[in-house]
Amino acid sequence: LVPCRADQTYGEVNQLGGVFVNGRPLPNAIRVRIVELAQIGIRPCDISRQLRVSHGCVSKILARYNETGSILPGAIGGSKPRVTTPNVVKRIRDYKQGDPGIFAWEIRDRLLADGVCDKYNVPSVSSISRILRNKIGSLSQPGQYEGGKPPPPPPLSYNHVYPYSVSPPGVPVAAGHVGLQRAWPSVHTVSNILGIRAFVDPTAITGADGYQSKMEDWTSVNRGAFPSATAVNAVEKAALEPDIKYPQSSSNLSSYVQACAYSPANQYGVYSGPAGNYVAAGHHWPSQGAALTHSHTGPSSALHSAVGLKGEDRKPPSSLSKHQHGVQGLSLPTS
DNA sequence: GACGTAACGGTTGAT
DNA sequence: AAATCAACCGTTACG
Repeated sequence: LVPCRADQTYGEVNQLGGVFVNGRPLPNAIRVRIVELAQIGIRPCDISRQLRVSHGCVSKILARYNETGSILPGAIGGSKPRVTTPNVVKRIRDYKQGDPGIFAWEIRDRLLADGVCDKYNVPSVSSISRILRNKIGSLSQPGQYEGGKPPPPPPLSYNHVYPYSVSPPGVPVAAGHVGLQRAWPSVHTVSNILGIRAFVDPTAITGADGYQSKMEDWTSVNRGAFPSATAVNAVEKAALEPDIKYPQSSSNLSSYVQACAYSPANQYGVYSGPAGNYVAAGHHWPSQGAALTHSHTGPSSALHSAVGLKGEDRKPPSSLSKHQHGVQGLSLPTS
């Protein structure tokens, strides 16, 4: 509601007293906790109250998690990759030149038959018609891009990247989110569980106000609040940007990791751990990266993968690991 | 009281 | 460089 703007933080306060930034995703750390709490049997309504996140949001995050295995928010902004890549346009032109009387639907079929496109990225008949009309029509000189702009950066086939094209048939993939796996790290979980207490009782850490407990994450939103001095190590550095810049992105775990990684910013170590393991979704289109999988062998591996790739990774999400978690989820700490 | 969901006002990023 | 568009966001309110 009220745009409260305390010196270092900004955001609004919801009915539960929680802080949020309108239009922006909840910090990953909180998302993780929502899932964690649910995993240990806390009811959504209680999670909502404890974390001061609207029940609608809790519901949404849990639903998504159950469906995709990802705790990450979807990719915000941007556009879907164009299906009419230069290569496709070129092929269309070739077909047209080879057979001036060819119909758009025939071109479409040929694109599929020739493997230029697959059913997921083949241009619609109307798109093909438009291309014929606008780009090919009379002129047929190569190298012509829409709007006369310079050739886009190698539009390398989105084929590899487009999630839809890679998902195994039959496996419903929520738009843009690919499964990920979650291996709930026992060790980290412990710390999280411990953290819960503090979180639940904000006053324990922040004093009367309590909002603070949520604010911590907003540091990601507010660079000013960042203790640059503390975030020294490379990992954090690397992680930093991503969360700020691509909070939702994910294609790199870093964003995720980051939320936890820089806990130095937040004085509580509450969110420290699990990060990498909860992984990720990717930017819808291009990234398929979503699948991440972070091998969760250990934090380090997670970090690894996290840091390196940006919106892309190398392999198809192969199977979303989504179901593997169905079983039981986190195994809590036993230790 | 729980919770799923649509409306709403917002941000983001590609075009 | 600015505008447009379509994606997603979390909160709110309703059922």
